[in-house]
Amino acid sequence: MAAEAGSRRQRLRRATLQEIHTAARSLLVEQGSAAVTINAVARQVGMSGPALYHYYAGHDALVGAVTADFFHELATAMEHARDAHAAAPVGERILAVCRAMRAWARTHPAEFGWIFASPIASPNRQPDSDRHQAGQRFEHVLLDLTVELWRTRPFPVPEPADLPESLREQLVAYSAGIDGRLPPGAAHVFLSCWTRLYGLLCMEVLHQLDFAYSDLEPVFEECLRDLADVLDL
Amino acid sequence: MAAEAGSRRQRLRRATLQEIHTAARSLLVEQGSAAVTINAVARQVGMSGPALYHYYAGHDALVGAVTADFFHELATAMEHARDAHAAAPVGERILAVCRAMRAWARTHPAEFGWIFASPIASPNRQPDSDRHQAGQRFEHVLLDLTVELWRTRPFPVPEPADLPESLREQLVAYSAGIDGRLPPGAAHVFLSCWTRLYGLLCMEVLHQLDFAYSDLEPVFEECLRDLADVLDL
DNA sequence: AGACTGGCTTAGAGGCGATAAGGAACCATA
DNA sequence: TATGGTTCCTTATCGCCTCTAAGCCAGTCT
Repeated sequence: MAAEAGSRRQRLRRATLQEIHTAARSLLVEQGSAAVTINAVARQVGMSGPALYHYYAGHDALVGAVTADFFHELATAMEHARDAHAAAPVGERILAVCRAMRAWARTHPAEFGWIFASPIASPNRQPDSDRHQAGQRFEHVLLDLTVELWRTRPFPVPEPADLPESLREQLVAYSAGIDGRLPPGAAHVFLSCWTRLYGLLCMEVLHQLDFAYSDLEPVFEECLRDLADVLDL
Repeated sequence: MAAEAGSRRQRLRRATLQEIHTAARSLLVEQGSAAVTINAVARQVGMSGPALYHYYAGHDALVGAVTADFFHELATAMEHARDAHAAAPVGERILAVCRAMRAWARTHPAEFGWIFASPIASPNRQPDSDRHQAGQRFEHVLLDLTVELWRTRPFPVPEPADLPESLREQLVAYSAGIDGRLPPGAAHVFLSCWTRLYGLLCMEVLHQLDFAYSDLEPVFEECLRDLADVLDL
């Protein structure tokens, strides 16, 4: 809560940054991602044009900062769902977090779509950016729960020998990247679940399933049942 | 092959349209989707600016036409894979078509990403557009094969009574939309498979899995094994 | 008091989508 | 063959965009 630290100038600057983010978000929600321009945001904040360059290096930087905000908010929503069921078994917490993820996506469709539809265009994303760190925080909510599940109630995993070699190598690398908290086989199960879950949400938000479904809630619940099956919940 | 029909003017117009599409595509591939602007395309074609408005009503129309091209090319690639295995059992044809889909996506990443990353932003897409029809053609390749599989070698489907009511209603509507060629239960299996397959490809192309995988080929093959399992191939 | 810094302004270059107005080639028909 | 309509293309222009440059002004530091 020591949010008001720093000199007067720093406090003012933080307030302005906050205002910029709010303006950008309202433009996104009300008029779509194309409306989030430097000029429009500045206009909404009350300063004119180039002043925004004192806060962000350019349009891309602003977009990245706002995206990081969204990732943090989504991660927070998921963490809240997790902590609201702190006493429940890990499996229930995982399901609650998944539902919270979709709930946030449904209540904030513009923001959720923005997260990967808007900035995906850019090819090489530097790994030290705010956006990247925020994305990692988001990803780690479910990863951490899966680690806990793995430690307390291990789920069935494929024999590493049954996996094709190229896949095994990638899984070993990923396992090392998360400090070995999941062995390659368990990492494979986790990534499969993640891919199905996130992929389904991705397609829902990008309206790739509108040709068949008008409400994906039961589809999502069925997906969760599949995951519960795989994770032996 | 009667591609040269029509008056001289019509032929010239078709040639120019072709040239416009090629220019737009090369801009997309070489410089990214943001580079596909009316002015840049016109410049590349050799005419200047507003001349393009004699061919397309605006930027959106051009984007839509190019997208339709991509859908047609992808659908053609899948149909070729299907017809190359015309003698094989349906199951093998389905797998061949899925692999052809990913192969096209891998050899044309910019185009495949463009298909749903670029034009998804637009909210209401009129259902009679070229783009929409081309997308339908693409979707129908696998749908038709699934229908054939269902007729010749029906796969296990859930009891309709086991499905939640809201899902059942949507499936009934979708089944009617495809002229009942698949009953709701079979449609559900088909849509599940489609969602997993297309969702995986979507995430691969949008680089949502780069944090874990560098080469998704074995992951895709495992997904295909799952589908073969579900479809009882 | 003076110098520095940060926050802001306007001016402007260059590119974008889109419209308007007009010239030139083509084509059909009286 | 002359005339008029259609088609293709041009330049000019508007308003918006990103981003840079130059400069003003008020707090802040020494």
